[in-house]
Amino acid sequence: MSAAEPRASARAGRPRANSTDQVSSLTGREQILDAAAALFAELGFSGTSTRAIADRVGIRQQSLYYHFAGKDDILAELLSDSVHPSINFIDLIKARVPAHVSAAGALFALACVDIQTLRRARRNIGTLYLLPEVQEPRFEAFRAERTSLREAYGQLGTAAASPEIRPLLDPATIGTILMQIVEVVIQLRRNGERTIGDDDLTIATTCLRAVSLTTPEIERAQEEGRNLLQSSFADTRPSLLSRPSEN
Amino acid sequence: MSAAEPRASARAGRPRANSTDQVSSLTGREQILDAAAALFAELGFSGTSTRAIADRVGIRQQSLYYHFAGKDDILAELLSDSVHPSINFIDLIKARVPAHVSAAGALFALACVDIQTLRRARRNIGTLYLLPEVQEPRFEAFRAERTSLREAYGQLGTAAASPEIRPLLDPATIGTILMQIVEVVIQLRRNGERTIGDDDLTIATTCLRAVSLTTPEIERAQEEGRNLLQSSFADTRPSLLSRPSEN
DNA sequence: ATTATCTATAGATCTATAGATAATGC
DNA sequence: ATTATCTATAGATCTATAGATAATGC
Repeated sequence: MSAAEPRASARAGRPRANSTDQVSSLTGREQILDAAAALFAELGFSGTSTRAIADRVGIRQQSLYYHFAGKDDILAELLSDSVHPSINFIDLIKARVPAHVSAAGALFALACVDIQTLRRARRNIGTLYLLPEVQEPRFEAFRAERTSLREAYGQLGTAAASPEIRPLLDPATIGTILMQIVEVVIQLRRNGERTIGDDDLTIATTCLRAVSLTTPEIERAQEEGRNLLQSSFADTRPSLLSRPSEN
Repeated sequence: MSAAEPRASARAGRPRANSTDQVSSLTGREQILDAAAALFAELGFSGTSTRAIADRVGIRQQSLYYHFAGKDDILAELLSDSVHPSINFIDLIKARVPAHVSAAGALFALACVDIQTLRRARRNIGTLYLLPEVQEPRFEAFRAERTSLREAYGQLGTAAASPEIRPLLDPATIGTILMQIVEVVIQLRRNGERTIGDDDLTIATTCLRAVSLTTPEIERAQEEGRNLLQSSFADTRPSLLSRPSEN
């Protein structure tokens, strides 16, 4: 229960055989998660052997089992990490819509949070939900969290849509469309394009266009969304989505 | 070189050990492709063993190697099949834009073709490009075809966008966004939602909204797009995207 | 003769368990 | 004493090659 020290060089436990003197700031457990995330994204889940993960970390294959019961557990933890920021933000939003912020503003803010999370996540962790193995029953808990995220997008999107087109929209479809737009950032990272920098703003704005908002409505929603973000993350994260003129 | 007969019951070659008398209308090769597509989509590429494919077909594991040099070759052929309809349609479009049809109309038509292809493809074959293994060098040829498809979307999308926002848009980003919207149909299939039926129209229309078209512009583009589709596929495929009033 | 299967099998993995060992923590 | 590794190894796969066999085609 003592404060988490900025980890010292020497740690308990038998030293690694391959001792490169490279002192990592991460725990062994975190090193495994990082290595596994990179390999899962590149080679797939089944395509990544426990040996490959261990080799990248610099430990023996069998040592993984001290930290995790199996490969499944590593992926489960990575998946969980990949949705939690968004899930938390949704709880916060639900308390404020529509009293303190419009659905459109909230949608823009949520899109920004997701885009940032996906953009900054170590090792493109956001791709992991695309692994076919995630459809298997053992990852049901993660899929349920993702479904609730999709429903939130669907609700905000439907509420934000202009009244004429609202009756045409199915919330489940809209939720899927909006999440899919946000996840463009994954594809851009994967394709390794140089980032224009305004891409994130373009993507978040496209969410508003997708629900048929007009240009003045879009500008209002962006303003509201930025305010919501600032009040939510005032101290914790410097916003990459601040207005261009402010930079 | 004789005409392809509607395959008869008896074929050359040693009979299968597991002879269920179930006469398939598909060749052994096609049966393998179908089985592999289903398994790759469900379990991933590395997660699917050659034995699993063979079991589903009803042959011995080793018999696969008569038809394919290896698992890679099966996936390569499936990937190739998954992009070719779109690539062909793009060639057709390029000859008609902008002389005979507007960029917006062509974009709508291309989206419709892709949506239909993904919707109807056996075994959700459209998901296969998401397999992490596809990023590996051996599937470079497929990725190049996909890049050219993305560029076509980017060009049409940029050309279709309203002039005020056009300078804000990077064609590569727009291309990625538009393809990602079209591929919502993959997610809807994967999530197994009941299909509202208008989903396909909603998705194709969202592509037009994403490039900031107004409602009257959208209606014009849809009309143009439908005409282009009818003249292109008059005899070959009954359009599921015909106007609701026509049904 | 050709085709499409079969059986037999080599050799390379891959996951996971059991128990030993070499550090730090107290 | 606790922690985090190590070594040794079992047992289950998995891919691919070699060569035999049972149909149809001519």
